[in-house]
Amino acid sequence: MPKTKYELIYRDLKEKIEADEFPYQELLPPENTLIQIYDCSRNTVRRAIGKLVTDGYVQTMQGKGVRNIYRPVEQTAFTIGEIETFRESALRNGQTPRTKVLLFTEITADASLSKHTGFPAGSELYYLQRLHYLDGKPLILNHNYFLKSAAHDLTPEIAANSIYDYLENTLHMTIVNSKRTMTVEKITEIDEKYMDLNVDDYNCVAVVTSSTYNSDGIMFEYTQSRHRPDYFHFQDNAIRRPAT
Amino acid sequence: MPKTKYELIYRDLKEKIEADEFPYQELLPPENTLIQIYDCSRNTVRRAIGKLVTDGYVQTMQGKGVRNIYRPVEQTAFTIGEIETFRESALRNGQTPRTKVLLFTEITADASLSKHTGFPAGSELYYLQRLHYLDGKPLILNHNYFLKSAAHDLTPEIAANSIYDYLENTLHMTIVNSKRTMTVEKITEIDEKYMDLNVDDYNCVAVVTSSTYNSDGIMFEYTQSRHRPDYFHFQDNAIRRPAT
DNA sequence: AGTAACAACTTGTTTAAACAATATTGGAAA
DNA sequence: TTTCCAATATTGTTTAAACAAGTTGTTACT
Repeated sequence: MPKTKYELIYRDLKEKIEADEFPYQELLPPENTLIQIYDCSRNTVRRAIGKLVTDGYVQTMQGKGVRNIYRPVEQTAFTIGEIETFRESALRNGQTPRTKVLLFTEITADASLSKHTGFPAGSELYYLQRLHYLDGKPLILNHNYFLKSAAHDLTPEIAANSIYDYLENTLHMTIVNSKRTMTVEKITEIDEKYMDLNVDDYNCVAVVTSSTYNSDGIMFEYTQSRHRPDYFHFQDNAIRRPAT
Repeated sequence: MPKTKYELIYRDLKEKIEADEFPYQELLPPENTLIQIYDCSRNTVRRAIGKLVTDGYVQTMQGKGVRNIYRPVEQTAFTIGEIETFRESALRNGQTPRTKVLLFTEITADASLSKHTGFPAGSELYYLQRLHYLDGKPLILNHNYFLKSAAHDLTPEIAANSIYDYLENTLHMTIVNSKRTMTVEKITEIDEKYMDLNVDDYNCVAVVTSSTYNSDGIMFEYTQSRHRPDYFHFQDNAIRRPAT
């Protein structure tokens, strides 16, 4: 449950928009009205509205008002701009997640791996291969590298559930941000074997590589997620900023 | 050129970070110092810093400071969270763009197209197929649908240059936001023919579909961009928000 | 009727101030 | 020396106020 006022207002407005309480393409109540409704200052409602803008739920128009442009979208596996674990996104979409640990080892980064992952050479790492199932279908093959010094005592049991849950709630690590890249790559034999794919059908997978940082500014994770192409679906809301 | 103070501060800090004037992993000057440097209020510097956070340039730590976590990245064709035209991203990366108009027609949306694009049935549309070259290589095949009533008098000549430039600078339309989806799809004969691809090599393309809105809240464009998989590269910075 | 000016309403930017929450540091006390 | 606490420094949240800028509707005048 949120503890800040603007977060409360943001969520309330978001729910109301999703519940169609404001007509599509119509204006939301003006700031002054929201100030009275939520008994807060103008800055606070503006902060909430700002989040709705980046979510693509509304657009603001100086001199006119705030227009609802939200359209319900088909359920999607991934959203951009936020870090969400496999479990979280599955549950959000009412699907059943399962994770199988294919490999759990400890390795030391050599020069080649260091260049590839960004970890300093000599770093002690956990290297995992995990297969994520959604409603019984194997959809994502993950290659995870975790810094041992940051992810103490990781076990295959934890890896089969939620590593982030362990990091956040047991080790009390604060995960801050993640730099991600999406590309399309040729399928490998491992992909083919585990994700039930056939080269004659699709010979590519969607690949998301991410470098994730904690609140100490340390990159503690490098992950390559290989997605079955027919189930890969990424969403984004982009904002045009006036030419400079 | 920016006209607001926070935008100036944001750009100045961004440039300094890119120019390595603040050491990687070290703290930026505290807010109070920046207030003096830029002769502004605390809110204004905080607004600038907030933008750097969403850019993934810095991370803020309550009680400690603001840490520089910027790492230069290889030049990339596309960034997430902002709308950028093909020309703009090419020029930003010092590459030479060229656009060839393969098809330029006018059509009326029937039920099927309406469902596909989101335009109301009966809408008068321009339908274009355009091929984007970068440094001589055909990389992106675009299927563009523009609302005729919003993109008056579009011509093949304009389409060969920049449609957005025409919309913004001639028609004075304000482009606001764009909802985008990324997927991987099977290659088509058209893809194969124009993008110089071979089914035996890659049999997929990366597909970005976008619905773009102007400041009147009207969806005036629906575009499907089909990218050569070996050159497709999308970047993102995601922020973890505390569990609710 | 048309238009020009004005008033009212809306969002955008900036400043100022107070208090909360977290982290670090230094000194006092054990 | 070690431990604990208080002071200090830093970012986070919220309020209040003023002015700027854009839109809309009304009024008054020609």
